[in-house]
Formats: sequence, structure tokens, C-alpha cells
Amino acid sequence: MSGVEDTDRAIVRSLAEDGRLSYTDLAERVGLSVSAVHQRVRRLEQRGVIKGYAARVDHEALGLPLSAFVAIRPIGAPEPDDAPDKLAGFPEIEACYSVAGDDFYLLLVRVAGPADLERLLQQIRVAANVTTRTTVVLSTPYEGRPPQV
Amino acid sequence: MSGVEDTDRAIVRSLAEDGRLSYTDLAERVGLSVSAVHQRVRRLEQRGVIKGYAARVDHEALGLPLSAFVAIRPIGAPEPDDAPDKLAGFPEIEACYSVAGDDFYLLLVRVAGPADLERLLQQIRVAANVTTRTTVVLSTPYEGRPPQV
DNA sequence: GCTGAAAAATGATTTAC
DNA sequence: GTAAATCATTTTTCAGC
Repeated sequence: MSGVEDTDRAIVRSLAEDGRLSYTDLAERVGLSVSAVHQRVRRLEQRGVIKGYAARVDHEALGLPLSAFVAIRPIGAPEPDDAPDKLAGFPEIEACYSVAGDDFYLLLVRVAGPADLERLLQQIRVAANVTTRTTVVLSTPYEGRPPQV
Repeated sequence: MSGVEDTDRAIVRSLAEDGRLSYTDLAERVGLSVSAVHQRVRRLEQRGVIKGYAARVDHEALGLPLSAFVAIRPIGAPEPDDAPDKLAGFPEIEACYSVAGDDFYLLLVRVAGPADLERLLQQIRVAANVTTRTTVVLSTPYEGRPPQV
């Protein structure tokens, strides 16, 4: 049981693919009237199933061609852990995942080049009192694909 | 030089935060007329700086509460490498990054639970002839934040 | 919860400056 | 790039089933 019914799933999937679909097009795709789709979308937004809408951007074109995953773990004894809060101020950090395994968090960062990455890593280490292990992204075959229906 | 000028950056950032902003609101934010913003957005879309729009979804609510990073590397001699193509058919795989380091690719996957993860990993190994090393996501402090302006 | 239709708002295009 | 006018669509609301 997932709490989201089939038609709603189809709606969510369509909007995950194209967040600017009109209600007319949506209605056509899922086989409902515009009004019905509209109120379903509103409920999905209210329930938080749809958390918002975002433009998908080309980071290269924006001058941020270098992406990297940064695994972090605390130095010495693990204190009360608020690394995400301490790092939230860095706009280079696109995502922060708390993970199982050797590391505590996995960050996805976007920077202009190696020099910026070096500087960012130093700042992260200081700000959160952690060590870092960085995996550079060479290319991105695909990203942000819509979730399974 | 990034090829994207300051006002355009502001536009892209605003749309990355809220992909459904009206041109009126956008114009207000960046201090331009509606017409000017409108044609800038169109150019940004045409140039591919804005690659599209997507709804941000709550994977838990959709019945996919388990996320994981799956690092893969080929078994034995690295043949002509088309793992991304071979894996593109799995809807559980949200993203595929080609990475530097010990592993060849890093996948982000979303599944319903451990059993599905196990099955997916087996399928990935067979489909792409790779070994996998999986890092389970425990929680997501933040994700998909807008890029730096 | 769905439909259908009217009203309000926004999008898209054009013109002139 | 601004401002204004226009027309097409879309969004939003509402009565009724």
C-alpha cells in the first residue's frame, strides 16, 4: 500500500516528466476531465506528494561544468551531528544524503572547476569538522528521470 | 566566461526554485518587463540552458521509500562500455553518473524496499556484467537545491 | 469524485517607441 | 529593452450529477 492510487501516479509521472504540462494535456493523458485532474493535482500538492516544480538546468551552460560526490565523515569522536545544517549555506551543494556505510553523508556538489572544488572541500572540512572523500563526475548519461509508476 | 549573463542567471535560478513562476512574477524578481523576461526565457530554453521542467516528488509517498547509490564496475576485462545504455531500461534508476575513481558509474536508485533493492541489484549485475557496491540512503536532509547564481 | 461551462488570469504575439 | 493591445490558452471556480 502506497497511499497513492493509479490515476494519481500517472499524473505525478507526467508532471515529473514535464512540470509545465497544462491541465488540458494532463487530462487527455490520464483520461479525465480538466476539472478532475485539476483537483487531483491540488490534492497531490497539498498532501506533499508533489513537493514543487523546478526547471532542469544545464550546469555546464551555467558555468558549473564540474560535478562531484563528496563523502564526509566526522573527525574523531562523532559529536552531536548537524553537518547538514552547517553545510546548508554552501550554494555549491545541491544535495545532502545521510547514508549507511563508512561515511556519514554524501553530498552532490557543482562547481566551476578544480580550483573551486579544492576551495569548497577545504571549507566543508572546516565548517563541519569532517574528512572528505571526493568522486569526480566525468559525464552524466542521465539524471533526474521520472520515478517508477 | 560562462556564456550566461547575470540577469539570465537570476531567471534560471528563480525557475530552478519554482518552475511554475509566472512571467509577471519573474519580471518582478529580476527587474525587467514581462516581454523582456519572456523572450529571455525562450532563448534560455532554446539554447538548452533550461532543459525542461519537472515536478519534485515525494518518493516515500509514491511508495518508493528506499533510495540507494549503486557504484558499479565491470567484471573482468573492461569491454566496450555501454552500461548506461544497458541500464537505461530500469525505471528504478533515476540517475547514472560516469565517475572517476575505482568505480565506473554511480547510480541513484529508488525502490519500495530491501527485497526490491536486492532484485534490482541482481538484474543490474546481469544486464551490465558488473559488480555493485551499494550505499543505502537513510534520510535526505536536502536535495535538488537550485544552482549557484 | 467527476463533468461541463463560465469567469478570471495568464500566455503568446504583435506593434510602436 | 519598454509599454500597450490583442488573441488564444489556461487556470480557477462553481453548479449539478
